[in-house]
Amino acid sequence: MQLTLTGEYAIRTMIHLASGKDDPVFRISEISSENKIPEKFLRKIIPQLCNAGLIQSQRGIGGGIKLGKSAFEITPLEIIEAVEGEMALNKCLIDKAFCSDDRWCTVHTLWCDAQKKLRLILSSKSIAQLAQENEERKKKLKLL
Amino acid sequence: MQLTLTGEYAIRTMIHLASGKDDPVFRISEISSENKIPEKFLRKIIPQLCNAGLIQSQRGIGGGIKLGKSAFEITPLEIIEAVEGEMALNKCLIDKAFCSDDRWCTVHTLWCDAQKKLRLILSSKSIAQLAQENEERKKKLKLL
DNA sequence: GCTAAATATGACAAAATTTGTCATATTTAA
DNA sequence: TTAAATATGACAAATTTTGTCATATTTAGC
Repeated sequence: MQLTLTGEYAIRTMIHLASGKDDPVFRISEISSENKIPEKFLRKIIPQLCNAGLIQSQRGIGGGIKLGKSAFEITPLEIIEAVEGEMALNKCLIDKAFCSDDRWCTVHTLWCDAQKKLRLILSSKSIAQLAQENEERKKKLKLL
Repeated sequence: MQLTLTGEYAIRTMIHLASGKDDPVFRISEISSENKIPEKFLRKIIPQLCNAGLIQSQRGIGGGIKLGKSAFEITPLEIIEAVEGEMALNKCLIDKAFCSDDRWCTVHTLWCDAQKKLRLILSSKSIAQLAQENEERKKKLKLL
């Protein structure tokens, strides 16, 4: 019942991208080292973010990755589902073979409720907001 | 981001126990076959439910397992945490080494919120209620 | 006390998933 | 043409999940 590192790394990466002004292009190696993400691993996650349209990549000299759309239109839920697939708190919510019709899952509605609430919360903030909160927090830490 | 089968099996078992009148003792083999749970696997889960006080076991002839306290006082959350450990939606909520102080997790508060809501929902019903809903559903299915 | 019926327990093992590495290919600016 | 960057697919280690097995222990009833 936990986010995988893949999802965590994807979110860190997206917030990193959202922290720059005017959508600059960042090198993967830089994102990797600054966010403590194994580089080779990150390079495998990035194509998934590209396919979901969350980022754009550019090869060659001066290349790198940047946001694929406005940071105000991207939510953590989107990022998670782009790299981990559809979120499902219980198998019965995603695998129909798991809930047979004659013995329908006992706590199905409970899981449905929980899942809806969770999705709502994880899409209640944009990464633009999160990136900004992050900056403010960093400033405070420096003042202390 | 999903319940394990261990948790699912534990919930099925508890609802099975809560469905009987007057807290009867059920044999593990019976619970196993009626709920499609591999028997050997279930036998490994049961001690955890015992340790948490959710059930009581009785060896020997006429033995088996039964509820350890009132079905009205047992929630799905309790059952899940008894067999899967404390629920944590993200590593940063449980592993302090994962969130260093100088670079505090960007989405920590978001995960905190989500987790609180989830725990609330998963403890909003007792297995007594769930067992009853289950019985009513079975009746309806027979009528159709 | 003996026996049969039940659970307890710990070691072992298969399977799946997560987490990562590596070599090679491709694209692009200069 | 070259150097700098990402793309991609095969491979592999580590961990977790899922399950099995053999043996021990407890208990009711004879």
